[in-house]
Parts: sequence; C-alpha cells; structure tokens
Amino acid sequence: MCGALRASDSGKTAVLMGWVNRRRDLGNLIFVDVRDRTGVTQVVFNKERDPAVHEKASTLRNEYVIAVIGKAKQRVPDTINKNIPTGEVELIAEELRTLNESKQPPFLPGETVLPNEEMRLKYRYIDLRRDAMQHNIELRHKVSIAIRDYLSAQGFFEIETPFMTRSTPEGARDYLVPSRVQPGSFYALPQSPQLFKQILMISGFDRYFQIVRCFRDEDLRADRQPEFTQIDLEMSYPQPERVWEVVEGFLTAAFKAAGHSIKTPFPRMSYDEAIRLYGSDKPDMRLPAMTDVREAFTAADLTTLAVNPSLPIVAIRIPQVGELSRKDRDEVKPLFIAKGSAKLFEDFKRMEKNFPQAAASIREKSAAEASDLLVVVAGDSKPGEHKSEGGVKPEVKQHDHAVYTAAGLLRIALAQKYADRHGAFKKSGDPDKDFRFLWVTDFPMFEWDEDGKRWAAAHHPFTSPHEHDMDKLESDPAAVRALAYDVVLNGTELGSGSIRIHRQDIQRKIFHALGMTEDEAHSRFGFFLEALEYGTPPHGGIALGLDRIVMILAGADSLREVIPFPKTARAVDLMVDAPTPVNEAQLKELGIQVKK
RNA sequence: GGGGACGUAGUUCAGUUGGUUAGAACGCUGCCCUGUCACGGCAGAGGCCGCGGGUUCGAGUCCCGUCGUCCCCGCCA
Repeated sequence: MCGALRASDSGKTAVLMGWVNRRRDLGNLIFVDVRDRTGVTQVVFNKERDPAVHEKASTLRNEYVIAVIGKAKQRVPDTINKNIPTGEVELIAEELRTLNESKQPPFLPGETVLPNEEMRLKYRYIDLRRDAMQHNIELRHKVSIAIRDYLSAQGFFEIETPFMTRSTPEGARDYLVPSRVQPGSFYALPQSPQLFKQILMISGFDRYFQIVRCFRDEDLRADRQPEFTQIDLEMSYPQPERVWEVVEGFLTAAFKAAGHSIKTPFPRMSYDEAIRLYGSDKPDMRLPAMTDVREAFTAADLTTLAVNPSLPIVAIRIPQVGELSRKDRDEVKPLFIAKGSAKLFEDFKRMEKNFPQAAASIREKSAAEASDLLVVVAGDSKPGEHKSEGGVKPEVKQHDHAVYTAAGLLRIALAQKYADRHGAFKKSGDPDKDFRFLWVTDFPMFEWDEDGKRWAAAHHPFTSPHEHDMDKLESDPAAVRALAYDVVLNGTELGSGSIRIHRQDIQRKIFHALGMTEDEAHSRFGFFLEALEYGTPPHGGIALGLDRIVMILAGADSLREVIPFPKTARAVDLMVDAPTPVNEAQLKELGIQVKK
C-alpha cells in the first residue's frame, strides 16, 4: 500500500498501485506521488537509469491510475520529506503500467482549496478521494465497529426490521413506497424502528440493537438529512439509569476508537432546568449558563424599561468577547429572534448608565468579568395577542418558555458569532472540555399544539409517564413528566429515548389524553395494542444519531462531511440526480396519477 | 412557507462611481530543467460574467423575475 512503505523496507521490491496525486517533472528526473487509501509515496523515474520507463512516466497526468514496480530506497538525508509518514523512502521505478487514464478532473483531490459544495457533491467520487473524506469515512467505520462490538459483548442481538412498513400519522412526514400488488396502497419507510423494537421485547429478545437507516421527509439542516443512521436499542426490565449506562458504555468505546478518552457517568439535568439555564433542551455546556436576573430590578426599573414583571428576565454572558462596538451591536440585534413577547437589551453599557444598581447586580449574579459580553432578555410589557384556548396554565408556561428559548437561541448565535474571541469551541485536546456530554431528563409528556388545538406527545405516544404524575393525565396534562431522556453533546442532540408503556390500560389513557378515540387508536396502532395484551415486559430504550456522533468526532460542521452520498438542502442527490419523474408505464402499473 | 449569503475561465477568487479589449492564482497544453515534494522557468490556450426580462447612449456592475448551492426560523413525536 502507498502509505505503508518505511525506511526499514529499503532494498525490497515493491508494487504500488494507485492514483497519480502529483507529478514533478524535472526533465531527466520525474517524481510521481502515488496515492491510495493509506497515503502517498514518492516514485522516482530516472532517465539515466531507465530511459524507456522514464519516457512512459512523462505521459502520466493527474488522477491516472498506475501500477509501479520498483525498489524501495532510503532517501539521502537532505531529500527526506518530514511532512509525510513515507517521507524517508521512495520507490525507484523499474516498471510502469498505466491501468487507466483520467480526463482532467473538475478539481483535484490533492488541492488545498476546496471547490464549492455543489461541485463536490456532483463529482462525489473525486471528492471522496480527498484525505479528509477518506479519514471521515474510516472514522465512521471504526466508530460503528466499536459500538457493534461493545453492544454485542453486552449481550445485545443486532436484529433487522423492515424498511417497507406501515405509515403512522404521528411525527414526521413519511416517505411512501407505492405497492404494485395492491394498487392505491403504500408502504412507508420507517422514521425509526420504534414499534418493531418494542415488539421484539414482547417477543423475548430482551436486548436488541441495530445500526439502521431511518427516513424522515422534513426540511434539512446542516445536522439533518432525510435519511440518516441511528444506533437503535431497546432492553427489557430497565430503569432509565440502566439505559444510560449502556449508552455511556458504547460512547466510551466509540470515542476510544477515535482516540479520545471520555468520562462517565455524564452529568444530568432536568428539562425544566435546561430551559431555565440554557433556553434549550440541548444545552451547550461549553459556555456559561444564563442567569436569572429578575431580582436585580426594582418594580420602577421594569416599568421604565417596559418589561413585563411576571415574565423571566435572564442575562446571557459570553466570556472574553470584549467591548461591543456600535457596529457589533447593530449586528447583534438581528441575531435575536423575538419569540412571544421577548425583547432584547443588547447595550449593557447603557443599562449601566441608566440603571447602575441593577447592572451591578447583574454583573455580580452572572459572575461577569469586565471583558465578558452581557446582554439581557426579558418579556415585553406590551399586551401581546393572548390566545385563550388551551387553558390558563399552558399559556403562562408558554410565555415563560418563549423568553427562555429566545434567549437560548441568541446565546448560541452570539457564541457562534464570537467563537474566535471566547475560544470555547476550539479543540483543546482535553476530552473533558472538548466533549461536554449531558443527560436531559424529565421531559414533559405533552406539548400544546397551537395549530391542532390539542395536546401532542412531546416524545412519542408510547412513552411512559412518571408514576407520580399518572393522576394528572386528565386534570393537568402540562405538568405530566415523561420517563424520557435525551443525550446531548456540545449542544447537539445525539439521541433520545424513554421507558415505554407496557400496560394496555395506561396506553389507552395516553391515547385518550391525546384526544384520540378508541377507534382511531385501533385503526392506527391496533396491531401494537393487541401485542401489548400478550404479556409485555417492562421495557425501554434509546436511539442515537450515528452521523452526528461521527460529525462531532470529525470536527465537521455538516453531516455531509461524514455521509458518503448525502443530499442537498432540497433533498436532491446531485451525483445521481435523484429524485426524478418516472415514466407513464411505471405509474400506470402502480395505479398512480401525477397531478400536473 | 419565511429570512439571509453566494453564483465571473476547468477550480478558487478579484473586478472601483455603470464607461473602451473582463484580470490573478491554481489546473490545463507545449518547450526547458537530475533531488523535487504546493518543484522552478518561458510561452500559450481557455469566458453565454447562472438564466430571462428591464433601465440606460452604454450593464459583470443598477432594477425585477427565475434557477441552483449554503445557513437559519417554521417543521423534524
């Protein structure tokens, strides 16, 4: 292999096969760097030594595929290249075969500047030849293997579940697959193997896992692709802590495979705490939490500032940002996405001038240094449009929630904007700082769906409520906590799971709370409800995004860097040019008519 | 569905207040070169300025539309 040759191989005959990475033609002396998956080795063609082979070498061009036979030779000291592992050796060519020529590629894998993403995706096979992509794909392989080995050793069976399955109206949009044999009927690709893995528990496979593709027809983001890979697992008779232990175990193995040693157990935080302290259910703990500064203001202050005294007031601190210029402040304002009636005070100096006592108190409460950036987010006292549906309680909570989450989004936007100044996102080499894991627990069971004017499952409708909250299912749905948990890394949700409902009576209550009639529940999940009646063990599990784990390990900003053949923001594969219309005959066979 | 950024040579980019023949680097082609490794030197080819309208004596530059890529909000149980 091209990356394997070392000085100790000196004198041996070697065969190298690979691509022409670079050619340096000095006339009577030609150097060719031959590249394969493992690296690059320099091959020397000397006219004096072998005119015929040298002549052949002068016809080589970038990305030709060649085979070279020659003698490995230790380089003389002043020609050693310290930048590459094979830099102490070179291959003196004795025979050269061009296995294939290449058209001039639109870009070169060895080039330092990247072409734009459109180009990279269209010619993905060339992009994937680049070192960085080869490394990412190898990393992905190693991580998968580590996780498989770990879970297998812990007694989990990897069991496959169908890709062509049943559409369920809950959750994300389904990708549909028409049935030819049953015209007018459709399979759906799984958003996750949720019900199958629960049925595997009912079937007696008490520890299941699968590294499996899932499909969701929703809009894309840098960290969201329409098809993605989950590490899905489920176990019988677990406490949440047992599931967390398993996850911590395989993540330790996965990170070890990538060369990082992480500490377990991960810290834990309730959902309420996460919202109050970070304005997010996936806190990025690499930066300080927000601070409740409601007490810093007098009632008179709040009136002057036109701030609603009954809503939260929080301070966001970003370390080491330094003083904001007028221009900075103008740029900061649009980063704030006003949710509900949340409003922003971005000019802390002005606050110090007009409300010196409050400002001093905020500084103290948030432990701010002089060089830290402070901004304050509060609720506007102007009467907003009040939606009366849904009862009093969720509305009050929603307004609090809006202020916290608006602040949380701003906190992240500021952190990204000033990443160079605070440096918290730079890899330090210390895994305790670079990888801030967190369990977020006690999620609410239900969320108020403003459009549908009903309660919806926050996680999914098979999640078990907290035992103590059972009696609130009817009286106070907003207060019901779920036995659901997320694992979060550096502000990215890696995975989500729960203890499931294993009793049919409770499952029925949940459907009822969700406003589903018995008939509706049966038509959607009849097979599952029936299965629950045949001796279902208590069970629970979780699913983690493999792509996201690898993305963070690779230090990438987008899933596209760790997926060999990803899709664009419009869910298009630019290489194969999918999706496409299909011909009339195909449609006819499926009994489908396309609206023009 | 909404907001923002970008689109100029094969690639990455520059292009002033609207003004004559649109530039650079890398890549490509040819020649020279025996220790280069992002080789070097000389010469050369290469452009529907994304596409379609408009304003103007004149548009890469201004306006409108459209297509594509990226980021964000909504959405993603």
